[in-house]
Amino acid sequence: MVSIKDVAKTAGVSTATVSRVLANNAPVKPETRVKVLQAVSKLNYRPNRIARSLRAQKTTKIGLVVSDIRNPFFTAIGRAVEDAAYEQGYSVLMCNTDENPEKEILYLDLLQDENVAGVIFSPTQQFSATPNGHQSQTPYVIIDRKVELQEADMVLLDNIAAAYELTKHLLENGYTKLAGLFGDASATGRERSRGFQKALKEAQLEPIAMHFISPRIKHGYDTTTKLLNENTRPDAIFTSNSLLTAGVFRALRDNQISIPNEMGLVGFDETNWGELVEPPITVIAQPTEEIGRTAVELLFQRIHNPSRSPKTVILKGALHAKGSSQKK
Amino acid sequence: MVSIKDVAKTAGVSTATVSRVLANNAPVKPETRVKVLQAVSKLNYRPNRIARSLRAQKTTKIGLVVSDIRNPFFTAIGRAVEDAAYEQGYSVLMCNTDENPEKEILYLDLLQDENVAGVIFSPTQQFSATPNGHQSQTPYVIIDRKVELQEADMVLLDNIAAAYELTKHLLENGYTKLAGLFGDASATGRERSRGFQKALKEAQLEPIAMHFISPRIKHGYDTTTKLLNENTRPDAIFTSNSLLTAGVFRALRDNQISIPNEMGLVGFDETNWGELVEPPITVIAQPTEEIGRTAVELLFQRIHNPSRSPKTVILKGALHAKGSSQKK
DNA sequence: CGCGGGAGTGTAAACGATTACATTTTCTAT
DNA sequence: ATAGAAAATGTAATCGTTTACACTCCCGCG
Repeated sequence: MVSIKDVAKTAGVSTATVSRVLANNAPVKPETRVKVLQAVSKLNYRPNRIARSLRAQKTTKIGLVVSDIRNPFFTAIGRAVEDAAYEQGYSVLMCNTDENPEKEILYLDLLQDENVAGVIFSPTQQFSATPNGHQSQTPYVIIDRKVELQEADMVLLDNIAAAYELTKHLLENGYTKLAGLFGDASATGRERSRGFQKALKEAQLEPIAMHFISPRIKHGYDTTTKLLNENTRPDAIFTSNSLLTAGVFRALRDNQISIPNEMGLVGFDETNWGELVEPPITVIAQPTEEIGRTAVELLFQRIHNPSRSPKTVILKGALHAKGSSQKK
Repeated sequence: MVSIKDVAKTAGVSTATVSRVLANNAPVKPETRVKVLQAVSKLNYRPNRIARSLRAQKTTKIGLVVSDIRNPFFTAIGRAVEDAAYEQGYSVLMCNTDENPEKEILYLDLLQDENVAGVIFSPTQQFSATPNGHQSQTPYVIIDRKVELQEADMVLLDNIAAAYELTKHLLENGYTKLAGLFGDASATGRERSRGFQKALKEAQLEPIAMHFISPRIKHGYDTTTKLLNENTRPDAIFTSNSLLTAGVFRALRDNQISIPNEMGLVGFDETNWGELVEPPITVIAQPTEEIGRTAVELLFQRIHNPSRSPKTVILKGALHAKGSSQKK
């Protein structure tokens, strides 16, 4: 491997001068600079980032820890984060926790050990601020899921308002017997259930059913099947998560329940399939691009000023009203 | 930051001994080991991976470079790679090229500078083996897309056979006027077009149309719209990529062409929507789990034995025949 | 002519770990 | 008891950078 020493030797200067040419814009005589650059290209020298990181005690990488990379919401966030980071010369280390607190700790530790400049992540239910007890001074920004315990920068959706709007949309379209399916893996589901209840209360209605379940297609499917077999069948189903929406949709189809007339259906997050199915699904779309970019911005602010007081940014979702919630 | 020196001081031993306890299983007196471990946990010491990497001249990270993280095929691969790497104690650095050769070079350089143990990637069309002219001695494994120029480990699908099987399936179901839409971003589309043609030739048929286009939903949509307005309309459309499939599906729906009776439709890759739409889509599913795991295996083999001769593993796709290609 | 000072460069000490080699301690066999 | 081997530990070099500090020029000014 060709190192800075080789370049120095070839150029006939000291390693310090080579470094001065390459890293910082310290004063170097133009002709020396040329000699160095020639040596660099002759030897195809590339600085070793590991050594640089060790010396500088910091890196230009940020970590992104999400619960499921296959969830389109998180891949969209991933893209946004990557683009924003790339513009600042940072690269992104993407990790997958699978909603598994053990993996979460492992990856957070790993990232810290890698000396990342900061971390963006969506914590699992059981996340505690100080994993392993070692006080992480790595800056981090929490996205998507509120964490009560502590002060930290966060980028969240106004879940209560969004769920309220979505529920109201159902009520305005003549649905009155609502069932709600909420994810139990994070605070998000709980918050959305509150918006759901609030809208119902205002309309002086009671929910037909509310279920907090694991956010997987299978659970959405099974719960829907159960709902259909109960005495008082709902006339619309509210879901708090796109995987649940998919499960519900499939269950309704398999049971030949027609949407939207026999049963309304609404959910969260744009997916690539929501508009392809018949009828297309009404959802609250989250501004993923904005979430990702904002998270990166907050992170850089904290990196540059670690003592600045924590900021929470709350974004609004957008209602996309489609066929699944509007009777014909 | 607490370093190995602090631990050594607290435990009353030298740094070498601490390292011996922690890193390699060199002989250390049991009581010394205990003293060291106590100091470690008392100080919450965690070894600095950067320093370790610098000294060892290697890392336990592998790079994964894909063209679009939002493509479900690649996220599935990502999961598989991550799981397999995790089992070996390696972590995965995931990068996104956006089919952009510049970003590709940038990330490959970055990964090399980061001293990754190896790289798994799907090259863009214009990929050349020696980016920047600097001879990369980093081991790498190519997935999904054949590269002619050079010898390297690869994990590929038998695209010709798969496309052949898929086309034959259409023919057996009574479709005779086939149009093919192929991605133009890699060799994959070309190969699949060959299997498509081969099956047609054997049946002594000519394709109605063949288009090589950018693999985006929009292009699938537009091309389909054009196809529908031509004199000889196909009775089935073959797509080589799931994004194109989505575009075609949407165009057919918007033009109220009924699937499968008026028009058959087949494609590649399992998606989360392919089974939710009506009718569900017939596809060749790629064994993503296996592709990812195999790539990791090949990579580790090469890491441990860099001079071993390159191996190409060719996997088979599986036909999932559904409603979109079987007339009622 | 001498001297202050800035520009340009070199020397060497970090950063935090691993490990070859040197040294000390412990054990075993006579 | 003691030599000699084996086991345990310490010392210091090393990985490839950056940068504080020291040094050498050279210029301009009094």
